[in-house]
Amino acid sequence: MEVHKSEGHTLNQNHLLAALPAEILGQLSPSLELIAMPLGEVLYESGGQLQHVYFPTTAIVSLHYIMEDGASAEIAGVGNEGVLGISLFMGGNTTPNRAIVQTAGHAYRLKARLMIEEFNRAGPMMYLMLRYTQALITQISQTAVCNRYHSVEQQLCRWLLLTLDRLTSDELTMTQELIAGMLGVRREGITQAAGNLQQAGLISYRRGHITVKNRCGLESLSCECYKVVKKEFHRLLGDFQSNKGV
Amino acid sequence: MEVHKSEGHTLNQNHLLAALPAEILGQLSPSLELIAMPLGEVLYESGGQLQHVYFPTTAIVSLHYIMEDGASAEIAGVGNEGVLGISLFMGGNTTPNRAIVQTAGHAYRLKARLMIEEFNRAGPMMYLMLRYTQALITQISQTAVCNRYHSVEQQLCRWLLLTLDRLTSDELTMTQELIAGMLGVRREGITQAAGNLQQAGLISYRRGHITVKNRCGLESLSCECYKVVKKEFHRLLGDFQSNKGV
DNA sequence: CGTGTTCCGTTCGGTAGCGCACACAACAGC
DNA sequence: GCTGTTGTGTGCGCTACCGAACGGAACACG
Repeated sequence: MEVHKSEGHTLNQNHLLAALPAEILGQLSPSLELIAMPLGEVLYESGGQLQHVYFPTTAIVSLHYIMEDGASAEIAGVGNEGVLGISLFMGGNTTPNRAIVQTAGHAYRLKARLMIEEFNRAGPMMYLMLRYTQALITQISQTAVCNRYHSVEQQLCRWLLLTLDRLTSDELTMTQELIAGMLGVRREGITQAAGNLQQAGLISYRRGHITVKNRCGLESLSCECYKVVKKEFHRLLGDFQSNKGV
Repeated sequence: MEVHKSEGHTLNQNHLLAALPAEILGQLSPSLELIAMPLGEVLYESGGQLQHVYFPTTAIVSLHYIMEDGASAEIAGVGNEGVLGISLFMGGNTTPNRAIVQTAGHAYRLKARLMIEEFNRAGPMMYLMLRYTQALITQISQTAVCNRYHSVEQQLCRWLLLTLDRLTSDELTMTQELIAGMLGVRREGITQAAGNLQQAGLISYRRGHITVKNRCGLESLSCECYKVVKKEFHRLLGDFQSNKGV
């Protein structure tokens, strides 16, 4: 994992860091290392001890639950709106999840010890982390009901929208196989659903690159889950969250 | 909602209260009201403001997500191992969930203001609540993957076991219709699955009363989700949690 | 320019769960 | 006892999704 200091990256590309009072951010900034995150890198293994928390800027990380038989499914995604490693301050120091980089990019990381110290001051950092954690709970809950009730196509729309909100461009680098892995469905199911969306003119794709052409169209085909999550993030974390959708 | 003071109920029937230092519990105890919770009572409506937190003793409460079209599914259950109203101290003061009494019984409740005050001391209460919240996150995550991958029969086993762990008896008062509502499946699916379990001699039931006859049998037919949740609760909340299963 | 790999499209049979409809059984109330 | 209500058993067609297999297209690389 390559470590280097800023080159066009700024701390407040991450919305949580941006929401911290300047004073606290100033104190922490010398300890915030900018690191590159290549696609597929595993940040945390299920049950592993956490050494750092990560504040993504351009990277997107996926939280997966891995089953005994090896099957897996995404339970939530974390991008520039969030932070990875909440179990550190929640007290468990580990979760039964795997965190894996879904879109290559960068993140700032902070040593576990420093995070805990700041959290334990019971000041703005703590309140911010707790609010984020609640938003994450909403996202996970939504995943649960979405898995039960919604079609692959609806879920694909939801997933595309959530991912899009964390990017600056309209194109995402992602094979159907990978998306299938995220949603916990067959690759063929994604081929089918993505084919429909393409035919409807909402997206276009070629070998691992998906371009969203009609965002609103996706929103209308998506299940309600997308906008519920979006709304709740906005409610809890306020105006510094992306307002692209909804 | 009937309010009365103890009659055979004790504070430490709730495992979280029991885990608090005697000093803190002593301070709070005058403010902890014992209340009866009838089946079907709605403690929190989705989006509603929280007036109290609830520490169940014999009652079991189900957290449901309600969809726009009225469909719903349980995302987690809360019994004597937990507390209701975490969004109060997480900062949101509300969640997009409904809390509904699934098994009639009692709970101690505490005024929201008092809970927040104690939480903000950043002492044992806070750390306990945060650890519980992490365990709850695990439970919700598990619901998400369980919804994706496991059969109705497996889910029924999981659900029965989790409910059983919160009761003192082997019998639960619960119609197939209600269980179906919890799991977000058809009533006929439960009839089918329960029929299988009965035929296998693991349970027996008659019109709204299910008796578990072979707990281990259920565990072996259940998906891994049950024991993962159980294990994580035990890891995070220690020995004062029930050790019935696993 | 050819070759290999990665990614995508399509087919086919199998099945779990859905929606609906209806019949029957148990229990509660009068 | 009769009656209405509430819970449970069953059947039937339907659809979405799964599992596996295979063919072909796009791109990367030497």
